[in-house]
Amino acid sequence: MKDQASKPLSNTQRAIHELRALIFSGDLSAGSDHLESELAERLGMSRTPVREAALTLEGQGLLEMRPRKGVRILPISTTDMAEIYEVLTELESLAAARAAKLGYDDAALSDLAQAIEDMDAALAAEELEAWAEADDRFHAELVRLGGNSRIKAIAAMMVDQVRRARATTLFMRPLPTQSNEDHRAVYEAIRSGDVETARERHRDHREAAQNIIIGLLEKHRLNRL
Amino acid sequence: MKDQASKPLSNTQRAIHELRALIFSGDLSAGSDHLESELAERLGMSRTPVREAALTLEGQGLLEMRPRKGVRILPISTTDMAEIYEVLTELESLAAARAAKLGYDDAALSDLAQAIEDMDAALAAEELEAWAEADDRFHAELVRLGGNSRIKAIAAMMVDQVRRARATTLFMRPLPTQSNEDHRAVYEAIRSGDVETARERHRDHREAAQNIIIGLLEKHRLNRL
DNA sequence: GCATTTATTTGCGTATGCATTAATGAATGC
DNA sequence: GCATTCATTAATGCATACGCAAATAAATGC
Repeated sequence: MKDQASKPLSNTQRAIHELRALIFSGDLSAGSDHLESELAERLGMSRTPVREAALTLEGQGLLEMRPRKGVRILPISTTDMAEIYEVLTELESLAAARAAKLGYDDAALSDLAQAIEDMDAALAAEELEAWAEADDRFHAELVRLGGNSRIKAIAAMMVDQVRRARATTLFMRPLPTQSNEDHRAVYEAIRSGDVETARERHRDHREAAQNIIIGLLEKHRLNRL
Repeated sequence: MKDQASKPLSNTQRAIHELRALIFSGDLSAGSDHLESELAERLGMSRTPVREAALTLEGQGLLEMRPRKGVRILPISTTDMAEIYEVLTELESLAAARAAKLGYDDAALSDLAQAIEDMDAALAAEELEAWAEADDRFHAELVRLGGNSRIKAIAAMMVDQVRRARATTLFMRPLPTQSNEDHRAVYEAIRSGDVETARERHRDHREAAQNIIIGLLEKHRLNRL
């Protein structure tokens, strides 16, 4: 097989990706502190690229650098979750409206349709991980179709911030059958160019999801994850 | 109480503040490239803190670090402006709605009221700079009252991104008398707890402002600033 | 002349070392 | 015993150095 001429990728970039992976996997757990030198050794590089990566991730709201205390992986509280979902609801609904207004044809909406199909399949097979992956894809694609690069970036950031928490909530919630119906309704609204329906259907969808998640967190007293 | 000693402030922090100042003042103009070593010399420090500052500012969307090309101050296109206003419209309207729902009393709204008064005074005296400053204050305070820290952070970021451009547009647009009426309407809606009115009045306000700005930019063919 | 190769320069990525200063523990006085 | 001061430790902030790759200039071939 021909080796892909992959760009050498700097240590700083590697550090960013590996730290993200460690955070999402829970290997660096929420609320934990880590010395720069620790992380550097762990990643097999010097402190410099680790610091640069940490600075970047701090800007993304994934961690916090506190002098003398080390790098702290930010935990997500119920309040944080509510804030994040509020932002996502608002910006994704706007993206849905914009997508509807832009009038995409079926071909342009194929990725969106595919994500929905995949969710249906995953749901039928009760494969929650696969469902979550397709759900991510649906939301990312929706935002992409909205055509506002800043909304895309902000939404991605917010999704990252709750990604860790989702591993916990995913298996606590009932099968998201309603969710799939919502997605389809949003898709249909976009497809038929119905701007306000797209916006409202998506808003309802996100608000419902938010209520379920927040409800679960409060019920199980999960205040920091 | 001991007299508070002003914290020594690290070079990285200084670099962040000074670079921001240089960008907003136009001293580092939109689209210009600057070597890390240049900037370091200019700020009287080594490359290390400059790089760290640049990384941070890159995360805020103010500049871009391109290997071998230097640090590039990001220009704002008409498209960017539209994107940013779209985000601001959406998130600030939400903040307005939330502020109305939270039911603040007059005392809690005093800063907001003050900003409005200041705008009126500045407008009467035709002091646009002072008006703009009070306008910033109004929007920042509104978002603060909304009580969602992420919305606050995102809005601040978006405002920063257009700050440079405003210096240009401020003197091109007609006196923003309508703007002041809008602010008052939003204030009243929040004060009387009228959630949907607060949201809609603010949305109208931002959309009107956006249309004026975008219109001006297109009319004057200002595609990069 | 023009294209292609080779040499040179330049800026960046990153390791390293050290001074500074906060945090920790030990020692001292009351 | 308890508080306070001092000594110790250790992590950070930052300057510095250097190899390497990209960009540019020079040289060579055609």
